[in-house]
Amino acid sequence: MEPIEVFKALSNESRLQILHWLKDPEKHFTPHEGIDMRKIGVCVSQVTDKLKMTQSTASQYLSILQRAGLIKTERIGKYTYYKRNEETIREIGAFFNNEI
Amino acid sequence: MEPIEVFKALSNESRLQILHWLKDPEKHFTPHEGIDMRKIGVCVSQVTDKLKMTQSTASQYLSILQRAGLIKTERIGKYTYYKRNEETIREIGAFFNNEI
DNA sequence: TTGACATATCGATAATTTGCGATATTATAA
DNA sequence: TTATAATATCGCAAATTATCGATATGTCAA
Repeated sequence: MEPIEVFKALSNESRLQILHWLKDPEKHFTPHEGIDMRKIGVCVSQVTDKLKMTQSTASQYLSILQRAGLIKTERIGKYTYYKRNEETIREIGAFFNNEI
Repeated sequence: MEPIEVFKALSNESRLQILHWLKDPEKHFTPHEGIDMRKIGVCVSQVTDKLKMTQSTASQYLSILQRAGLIKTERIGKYTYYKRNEETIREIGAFFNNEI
């Protein structure tokens, strides 16, 4: 967990939103056939629609969040699903309380 | 408290360090004649020395941290002292736990 | 008042980030 | 196989950030 990388990832309105939306995905995303969003996550297209930005941008933002350790990914067929990585998020909370 | 502004302020090694040093200033800064660092804070020159960057840069970094609400300032004579703003820091911790 | 510090601000250049369109890659279904 | 859909990556221009030197501003002491 690289604090600077994490804070950079969080320094952007869209990326903050993605992370927030993923906290309660059923509330924010339109369902995906036979996928439990809570367990599996949401795919890039779902995020793209919600963000109202290009697929390219959505994909990159998800990638930035993932490299920072804030979300994790699972490929199922031609879809890539992303969901929150609660462990890392807790770690950052701890870092914030102890080091900052 | 503007989360994006806060995370941007924290997205820099030097600024993170300043904030960390200020947590226990006596441990990290050389004393200033008759000033209780814990109560009053440390001045720009002290931070400049510790940072090993120019006075200009140190002053700007302190200003960025202050605008983000992470530190507060008090001018005494020709010195400007900065210390942590624990209230805001707590607020951000809460934001992090609740919104992110 | 003037000189000497401490700090803030301005203007500049290099580096990084933003967000896009175009294209490459991967996986499925026909 | 091939057409198609989903995703990733590349290369770009615009915007923002990093860091500096130079200079302005504020404050005290002589």
